[in-house]
Amino acid sequence: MLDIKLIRERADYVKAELSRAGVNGTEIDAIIACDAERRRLQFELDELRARRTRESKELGRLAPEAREVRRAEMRELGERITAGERRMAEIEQRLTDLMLSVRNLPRPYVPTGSSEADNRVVRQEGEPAKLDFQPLPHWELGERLGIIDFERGVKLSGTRFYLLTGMGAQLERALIAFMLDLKTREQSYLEVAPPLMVTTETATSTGHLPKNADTMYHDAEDDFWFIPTAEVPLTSIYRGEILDAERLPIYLTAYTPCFRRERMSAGRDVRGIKRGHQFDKVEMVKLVRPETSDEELQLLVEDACEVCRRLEIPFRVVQLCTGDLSFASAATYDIEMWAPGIGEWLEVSSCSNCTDFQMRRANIRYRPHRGGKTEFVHALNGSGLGLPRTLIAVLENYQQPDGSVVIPKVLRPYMNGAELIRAGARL
RNA sequence: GGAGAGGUGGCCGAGUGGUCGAAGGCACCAGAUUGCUAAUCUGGCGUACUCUUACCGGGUACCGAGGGUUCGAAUCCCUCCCUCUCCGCCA
Repeated sequence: MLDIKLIRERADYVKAELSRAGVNGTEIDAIIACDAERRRLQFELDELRARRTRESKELGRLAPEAREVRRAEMRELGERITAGERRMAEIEQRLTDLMLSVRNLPRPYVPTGSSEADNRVVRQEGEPAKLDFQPLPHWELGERLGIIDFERGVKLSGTRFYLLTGMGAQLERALIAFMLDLKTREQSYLEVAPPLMVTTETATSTGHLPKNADTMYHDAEDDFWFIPTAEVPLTSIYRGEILDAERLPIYLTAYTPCFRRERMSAGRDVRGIKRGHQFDKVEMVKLVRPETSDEELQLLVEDACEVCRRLEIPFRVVQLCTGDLSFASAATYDIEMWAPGIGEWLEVSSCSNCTDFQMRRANIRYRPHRGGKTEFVHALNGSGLGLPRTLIAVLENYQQPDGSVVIPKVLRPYMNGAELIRAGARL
């Protein structure tokens, strides 16, 4: 949610920044009108209520027979207040709906653009290896090695599901353990194992609801939402709380499965494990002081890059343009690993500074100065990393001419010292 | 799932339908006092919106959530949520 005061006082600026992200400002005009109406009514109601309180107290002191006369007019006053409150509730609902529908403003340094095509590669580390054989895509490697089973995944759950088995499942588990150890032991994140199903309120805090309801799985019976990313529960942990300034910055990490409809990408990436309805991810979330959030974003990107670096896989960092930013994000850097089998740079992480956008929805604040006013903190999130795609990159970069796959050195301690995956026991 | 008890400020805890934003205590902050520590005394000590706005000050809302009764609700009624105890069931 944006700051209503900012919209009220600097509407032109807000509209200009929204238009950089490809959003027109009609909602802003509606918000301004609604807000003015709300304030007018609020003032009116406050006065009526003040009068009621005052006169009710007097009424209580009157002699019983004198009360009856006043009671009639007081009843009428009460009815006016009730009517005003009903109207107020409507207006507030309308205003809230409007406010929830407006995306975050991009940070000033984010390049203006309309689509993915305007994103900028800001740096690259490592060069794609020159192979003297034709690299296979991971789905072929996976099936030959007997570590990915697509057919049975479809049998069990339909399209976009698969099973990892044997060394494939172990490799993923090793990646998870390796990432979490790096996050918690070296990068000072606190590990959390959060709920995977959350309430409507929680999913609204992060901006996933109401706008992206159709991208999430929902249990109608009990009104649970299956998390599309651990960002949802992690960012909402402190909802409604005022944090001690000394506790900031807060760094959290979590390994969780994630669930996504992927209706928007129907037909895209249907082969392999790049885009499933369910996938595992290690996520990082930071809650920080506002003035540090841009710097914290750089550090967050660096924390994600370190995973790629230790896996010794070439990667690059891409700065998203305004038009490619997600709803809640004010600035985003994607990290892409090279995948020679499918011949593309694979998005394995997306690191965003969501500024105070989610914190205002979640009402998470801190007190910058002792005895001073509260302020919203800033929230950031980033993958560290998404597992299926990291798995793709490992399989495709470490494949050998004979179809076997060398296990990256950092993962070997997590796999009983094994160095190579070759065809073995299968389902 | 059944039965019962309960949800009040950072915490504990009082609260006959009106003078309750809410006693009291703890914690915390400031000042006073005091060889140090501690103790004692005095004052302060929720959030948000709003009026005046430099300051002081004022108004309104919030006592789990939402409805209702009433001139007036933390207090009465209804629905829901949550916590605790007992029983049942279960990974």
